[in-house]
Amino acid sequence: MSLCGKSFQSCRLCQSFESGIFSDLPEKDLKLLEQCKTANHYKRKQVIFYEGNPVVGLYCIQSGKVKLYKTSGGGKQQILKIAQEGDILGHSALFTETPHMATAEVMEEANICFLDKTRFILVLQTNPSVSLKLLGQLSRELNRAEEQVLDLAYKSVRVRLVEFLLTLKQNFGVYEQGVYRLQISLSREELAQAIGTTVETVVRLLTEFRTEGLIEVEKKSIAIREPEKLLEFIEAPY
Amino acid sequence: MSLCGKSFQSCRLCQSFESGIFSDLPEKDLKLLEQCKTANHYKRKQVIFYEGNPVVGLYCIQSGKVKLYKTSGGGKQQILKIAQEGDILGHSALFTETPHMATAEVMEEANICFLDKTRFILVLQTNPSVSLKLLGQLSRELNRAEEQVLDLAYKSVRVRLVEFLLTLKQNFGVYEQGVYRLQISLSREELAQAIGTTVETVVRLLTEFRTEGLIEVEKKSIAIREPEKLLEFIEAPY
DNA sequence: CGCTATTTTGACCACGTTCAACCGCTGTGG
DNA sequence: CCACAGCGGTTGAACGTGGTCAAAATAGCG
Repeated sequence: MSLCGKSFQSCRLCQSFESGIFSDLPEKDLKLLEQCKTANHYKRKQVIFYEGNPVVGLYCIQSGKVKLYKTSGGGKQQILKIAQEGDILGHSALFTETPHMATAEVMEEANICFLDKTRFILVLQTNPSVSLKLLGQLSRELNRAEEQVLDLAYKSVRVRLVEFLLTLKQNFGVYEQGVYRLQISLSREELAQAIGTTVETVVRLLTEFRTEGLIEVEKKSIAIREPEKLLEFIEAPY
Repeated sequence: MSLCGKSFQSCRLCQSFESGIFSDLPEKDLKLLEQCKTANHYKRKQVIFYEGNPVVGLYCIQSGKVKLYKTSGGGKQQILKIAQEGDILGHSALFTETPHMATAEVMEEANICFLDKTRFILVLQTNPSVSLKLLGQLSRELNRAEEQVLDLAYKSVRVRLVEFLLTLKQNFGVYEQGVYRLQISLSREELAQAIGTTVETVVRLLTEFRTEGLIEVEKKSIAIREPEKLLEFIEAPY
């Protein structure tokens, strides 16, 4: 269990290393990493860590999809991010003395590597380049969160849903038979939690978009017919 | 102008160093910093950098108050943070290849030190501890932004205003004559931009709080009479 | 096949925005 | 020195988006 082993590919081939924060790590440190990480398999609905849990290390997603969300006093949840292969989890609580700031729950079967906190910090201290990469990553996430603040403050629910559908197309869209099919299964509730509204409103807007011929909806599978027209939708009314 | 010089205190005494990211920098690196930074004076309404500007370095606030805000398509502004002495500015765009993600505008006369980008990154590369501090800082900011997302998504304007007033009390409140006077002057518009609402709504809520005896309002000066009662206000209705 | 969870639809209502007018203060030019 | 424009703040009235509640339809699941 403590080595990458059989069913899991080597770190070298993992997205987190190819394009991610470890990309230009020297060979010897890479070897060190490969030796001290553990790989786990998670099923749908499994929780990797809860908001409030103590922080024990860093998670790298090798495959699968994971949603990160915060829970408010009233029990409502706000989805902050949908992470997939190559993304890392838990990094934002590693450097504060605080527990995890959000819950990470698996949406699609996932293989996830775990790296011990102290070992990871050791790597950081000996490889400034990793720190810089991580600083860049956190900065981008901060920017994204601040953009979301702006959206919630000033944009209508309709516009927020359109924008969210388009980012889903960006991240999970596959072009087939004239439409961009979203290779991700989200419940209406999850859609609502992602854009900060209620289930009912999401349903109404989706049926509206569907009857306008902008999207196709079949159970949980959504496909985007006219990305340009969706865009027009949001340009007129700020 | 290129040295700390006369009117400005030494880096060693600055809040950014005492409790901030440079706190445990070795003596020699501290000296290096002191030599290559420049100190500037800014007046109210002056803009330190605009959203979209290229990033040239890091700013440390020695004194004064600075608001950080984003501007949306429709020209509306969302205040993300009110920074004061000891806070740093521009750090979140230093590690991405992107321009500044927000505008920094002076609210109260400020003395601000500037540190060249390449020199700062040099310091980072030679002092892992600074990187770790900065990672912690960015993480906390990310968490704060995500909390704000949660607030905007699920809390009423009334609750958001109460919470904002209480954080203002936290950061700028001085207890005198039985009230917590906020040592910061915000226009109604700025209050609105901070909590994501309109000027009119802010006015109405403030007069409501005032007639309830919870706060005192005299022009731009606000004082909080009953922080506990304000808290009660937001516990009942989620 | 029955039971629960999710989705959908409808009716209603409230919070908060929008628009408009007005007030008080300040700075500016005649 | 006053008139006036301009800006920030305040108030009122009307509207609309989107949330809430209830109930039916459908899907998912043991």
